[in-house]
Amino acid sequence: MSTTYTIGRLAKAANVPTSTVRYYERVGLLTPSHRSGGNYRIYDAADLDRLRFIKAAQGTGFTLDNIRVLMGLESGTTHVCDEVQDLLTHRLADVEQQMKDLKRVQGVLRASLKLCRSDTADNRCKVIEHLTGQKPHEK
Amino acid sequence: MSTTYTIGRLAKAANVPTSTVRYYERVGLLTPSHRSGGNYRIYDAADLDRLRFIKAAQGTGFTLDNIRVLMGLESGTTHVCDEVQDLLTHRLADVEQQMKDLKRVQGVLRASLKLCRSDTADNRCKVIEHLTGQKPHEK
DNA sequence: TGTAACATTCTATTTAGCTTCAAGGTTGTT
DNA sequence: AACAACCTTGAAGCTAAATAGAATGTTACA
Repeated sequence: MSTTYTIGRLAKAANVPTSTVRYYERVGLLTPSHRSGGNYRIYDAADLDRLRFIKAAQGTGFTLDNIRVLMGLESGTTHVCDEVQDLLTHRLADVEQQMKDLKRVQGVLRASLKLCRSDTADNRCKVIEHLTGQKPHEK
Repeated sequence: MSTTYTIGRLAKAANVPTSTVRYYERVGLLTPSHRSGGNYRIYDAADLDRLRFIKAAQGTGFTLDNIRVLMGLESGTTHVCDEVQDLLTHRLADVEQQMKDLKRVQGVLRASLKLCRSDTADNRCKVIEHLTGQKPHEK
């Protein structure tokens, strides 16, 4: 007989709180395959996989809405694969933009820190002045 | 006589909606220096600087709470400069971690896209399987 | 003086992704 | 049988950062 999990054990296996698992069910991301006699949620290995997928996808910056698409739960959408490709492409572009932005931010912060440490005689905070000059990066 | 701004003009100068400016006031980040006879908020050049600073700092990933500290508005904190340094250091570390994470994500996404495009005979989506194997990056 | 654009206050709503609570019912171990 | 540890539901609350709406007052300009 195959491995099954109550919510607590599933949660522990995927390293998330049970409240989160219930939440995912609420938003239609992860429905337990069975219920026990006492109405406990019973999950199986595939459910654990799904939960892990959710977490992994989230880790790459997808939103839960994205993930719903990725998992093909948007019934009515026939061209799931096209959509998946679309999501991936967009997400990749986002990630690349973010990397650029972060590089700039890194430069600003480093420069600011230098100023901060050179903070000697006068009591003005040059950091503030320095940061004020920066353009916000667009989102 | 020096330049002053009503909320609309200030907002335009800093390229934010007026609602946001009012919000910042509500959370104690930016109080107009004066009021007109008709009770309009009147801002001056320093206020514009402050608003720009808020946006710039936000652009580098600081939260509004962080920014309150950066601006030294946390009265009671005597060692503002130490706190500022602290914030900068932490933020820099965060940024550098994020850059690492993004690099990994970029790799994953690229690989996934490749799989997606190689999607030939069988109808399974290899992308899902691929992503499932990924570790979530910790936050 | 008309009127359009702009301003005021206050309250409520939004988004995403959960977390917490109350009041109970179930399971597993001793 | 006792008891802790686990589970159930539904609703409410939370965080961050705004955004929107209603009802009304002010200012600038032709």
